[in-house]
Amino acid sequence: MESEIKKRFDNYIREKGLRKTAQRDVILEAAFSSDDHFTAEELWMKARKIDPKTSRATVYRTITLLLECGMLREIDLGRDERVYDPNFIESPDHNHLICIDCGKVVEFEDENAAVLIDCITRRLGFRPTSKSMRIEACCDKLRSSGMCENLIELRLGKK
Amino acid sequence: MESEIKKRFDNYIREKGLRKTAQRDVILEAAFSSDDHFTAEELWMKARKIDPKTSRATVYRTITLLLECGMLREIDLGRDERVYDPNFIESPDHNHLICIDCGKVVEFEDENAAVLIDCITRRLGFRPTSKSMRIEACCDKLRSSGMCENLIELRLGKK
DNA sequence: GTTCGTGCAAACCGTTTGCACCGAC
DNA sequence: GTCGGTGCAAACGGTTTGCACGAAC
Repeated sequence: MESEIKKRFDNYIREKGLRKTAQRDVILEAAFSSDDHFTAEELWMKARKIDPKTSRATVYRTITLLLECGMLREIDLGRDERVYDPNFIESPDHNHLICIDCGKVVEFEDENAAVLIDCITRRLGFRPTSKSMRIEACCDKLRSSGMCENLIELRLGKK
Repeated sequence: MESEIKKRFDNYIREKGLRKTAQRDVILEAAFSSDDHFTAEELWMKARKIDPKTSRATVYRTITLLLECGMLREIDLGRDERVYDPNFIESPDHNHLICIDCGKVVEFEDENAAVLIDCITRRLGFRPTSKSMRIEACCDKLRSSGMCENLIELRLGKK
């Protein structure tokens, strides 16, 4: 994890008059050590690999903090539980394509999409600040062959 | 509610070998009597206005049925509870803009968006069948004047 | 008469919270 | 020493489910 992320978090902590704690550092490390999306439960597991005593409640409270300071964003996928995306620091304008068949999520950036979102948003009378687009699609391989590598991953219990 | 909707549901019921019941008719009526989005709880309230004995469990089970046959679609808004959109029968290709400030949801269709979604989806290796786009934006009025009519509605307890 | 649907209440599960203890400052 | 943070377990709220009764066929 880049130290710039730690600095940004420390700055936020300081600005808000909060306290720097070992637990928050552990959860920050767990959240940004890879670019994978994660749920609260998954973040808890990652954090406990670093410090087994990390509590679930502190994970939830730290997620709230990270959302507030804009370092983490919630994204809407299948939605039985909330999913968080740690990649908005590196790619502030990225979008998501979600396969409604196999659940695969692909991140992408697209200049045309950015322009179009801007136009549509203005036309409807809104301000296009936090532009973010989500496309639902169908998995080609799954439809044609009845299986795709991602579904295989899910079946094998990647998690 | 158009009788075409009732026919479509009856057909589905018959095809699957299910039974036509008074409760299912009531919930269908409640769901499609207006074009408003609704939660399960809200649909339950609407249904009880028609038949006060309607049970919550039957509402949930009928929503599942309506999702299966494609008459209802789940849409992702703020997401503390699931929201359903009854308008995909009339406008199969519509998209949603959600204001992250005031929560307002605007439905729109856009030919350019349809083409772009198609291109992006193909480029990423997916099949663009059930195309659907969601844009998050910021409310212009709320940002500039500190208030917007939709926030006023929410405060006054539209619900 | 058989089988599926309904209604109730309990179970579920992700998330939030009250409270006593602990640690940053 | 003070005040905010942590950890536990209980509470919460939307959704699902087990089971006995009732209705569709």
